[in-house]
This record gives sequence, C-alpha cells and structure tokens, in this order.
Amino acid sequence: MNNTPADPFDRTRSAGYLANHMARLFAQRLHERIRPLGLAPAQFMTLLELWTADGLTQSDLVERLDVEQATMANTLSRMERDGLIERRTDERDARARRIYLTARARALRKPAEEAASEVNAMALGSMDQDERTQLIDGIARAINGLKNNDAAEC
Amino acid sequence: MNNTPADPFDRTRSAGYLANHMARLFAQRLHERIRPLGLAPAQFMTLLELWTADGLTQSDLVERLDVEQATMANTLSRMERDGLIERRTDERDARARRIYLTARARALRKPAEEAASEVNAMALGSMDQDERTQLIDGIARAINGLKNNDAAEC
DNA sequence: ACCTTTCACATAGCATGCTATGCAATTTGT
DNA sequence: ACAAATTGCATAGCATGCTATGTGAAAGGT
Repeated sequence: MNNTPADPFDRTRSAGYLANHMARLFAQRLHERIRPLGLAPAQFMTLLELWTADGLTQSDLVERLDVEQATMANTLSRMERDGLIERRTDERDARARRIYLTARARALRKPAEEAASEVNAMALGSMDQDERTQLIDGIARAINGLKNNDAAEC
Repeated sequence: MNNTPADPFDRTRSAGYLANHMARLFAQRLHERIRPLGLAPAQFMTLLELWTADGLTQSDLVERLDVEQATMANTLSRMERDGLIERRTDERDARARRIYLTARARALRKPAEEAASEVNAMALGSMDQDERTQLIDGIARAINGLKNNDAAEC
C-alpha cells in the first residue's frame, strides 16, 4: 500500500485551491478598506448592482450576482438593518419587494469603488496590461466551465 | 451630479469580483462531489495536508493553509466530531495537541482527490496546457500581491 | 526563583454562503 | 372560475471565514 501515490494532488497547483485562497485574500483586503465605511464585501457586491439600477427586486439581484436566493435575502436584511436600503412592496405584485438605496448608500459609491480598485491594483500590480487581461479572461473561462454543470464534462 | 461616473466600476472585469465568483463555484462543485464521502471543502483542504504529513499541530496547519487560527480550530472540531481525526496532547508540550488521521480519513484520500481533479478539469476543460499554466501562475501572482499587504502599493 | 512575555489553543460573535423548507401571491391550464 | 403549478420571499440549520478575547503552559529576562 503506497501512502504517497504516484500522482499526488498538489494543492499549490490546483486551480480550485488557489481560487479559494485568492478569494479569501481579496475579501480580507476589501473588507479592511470598506469596514470604515460601514460596509462588508457582500454588501458592496450588492451595491454595485443597485448603484447602477435602483428599484430591483431580490430575484433580479439573485440572477445578476449568481448567489442563492436565501443568501441574498440575508444580505438584504443586514443592509436594511444598517440603513443602506429600503424595501417597498411592489404595487402590481404583492409578493415582490423592490429595493431602493438610501442617501447614505448612494454617498458611499465613490469611496467604496476606489477601495475595490485599490485592492485589484494590489493583486495585479506586478502585471502588464496583457497579463491582466489574460488573467481576467482565464478566470471568466473557468467560471463558464464550472457553471455548465450538466454540460459535457470532457 | 453624475449618477453614472465617467469610469464606472465593471464587476464583470474586476479581478476581486471574479475571484469570489470562481471560488464559490469551485466550492459548490467540490462540495456536491465530496458530500457523499461525508466531507466538506475545508475538511478536504485540511486533509490534503494531513494525508501527506500526519501528526501536525493546529498551528502547523494554520501556517500551511493560511487561514486564521480560530477558523482552523473550528474546522478541526467538526472533523473530530465526524470521526476524521483524533487530537492527542503532545508529550513534550502540554499546550499543543497533535492531530492524527483515523482509518476512515485515510480511506477517503483517493475518491476525494479524484473528485477535486474532476472539478479542476471542469474549470480548465476548454484550455490547453499553456493556458492552464498561465492561469495558475496568474492566480499565484495575484495571491502574492495580496499577501504583501504592507509592501509597496504601487 | 519569579515575573513577564510569548505561544497554542478555545470560544464568542458576526458575515457570507449553502440546502431545505414553508408560505402567500400570482399565473396557468382546463 | 378554480385547482394546480409557479414565483417571490422568509426562515432554519449548517459550514467556512473573520476579529476579538480568554486561558493555561512554556520560555525568557532579571
């Protein structure tokens, strides 16, 4: 019985492991920068959509940000608690609750986006424009591969 | 007052946003494959180290996997609860508790690593070997940039 | 020896993400 | 018109990750 198999799994070259590590670091760096604004990463992500399109429903956000409905419901509850959004029942569909930004949330756009750009610069700082584009494109392709769950798995 | 600024933050081209999205998809795909084995993603990550080096301490794992000590403590508690590890107090240092795999955990190595490889293949399926290496290297560089928090920020 | 500092770990509290489930409102099929 | 299916959202329960804090054991300085 061989304890170290012929083809050992090397986590330092595993896309999944590295993706997790990178995402944790991004979240930490972002969080420490937007915490002074009273924001957390998932709230910032949600605001990115609401800053460009106010009055969306929860299911709109679920679709655009590709998170589960329950996750978004909880994030929105915390944002309402923190005075970032208001939820008003849709006039035509009593099930839906449209989401509107408060003045406070609108005011946070610039500093928060700057913080995020800063973190991106920190990650990509050592790369030229070509390398950055290649990395972004590569991640986007990986996302596509992972999304087509049922599709042909090579 | 311009509601849509000249340089809008495009989340679909933001490394941080994409990193988060990719990591969530990786975790989902991995989890659905290793759940039948009774494993969760962070447990698998921890096992990757323990499979190659049994008898580590909690702080060894913290250092190798770059997670916070409290995070690792909780993950190890769940792994102990689930019969994957045993913790025995170090003979020479009464503070440390060395971590040993159970037979059950040892038996899970092959199927779990195969599941992870399958997910990696799913993500990288459309790329040739060069493209895969470039993506892995790019992520590794981003990780380095994000880790040197205090270092020169461009 | 003794006091301070450091180290290894545990715990509390919170945010984010998931699955599973439930409920009420709308839509659909007949 | 009405039963069945679908839709929009809430909640419970859990895993993973963080910061902050506490505790007991070991190490170091005097």
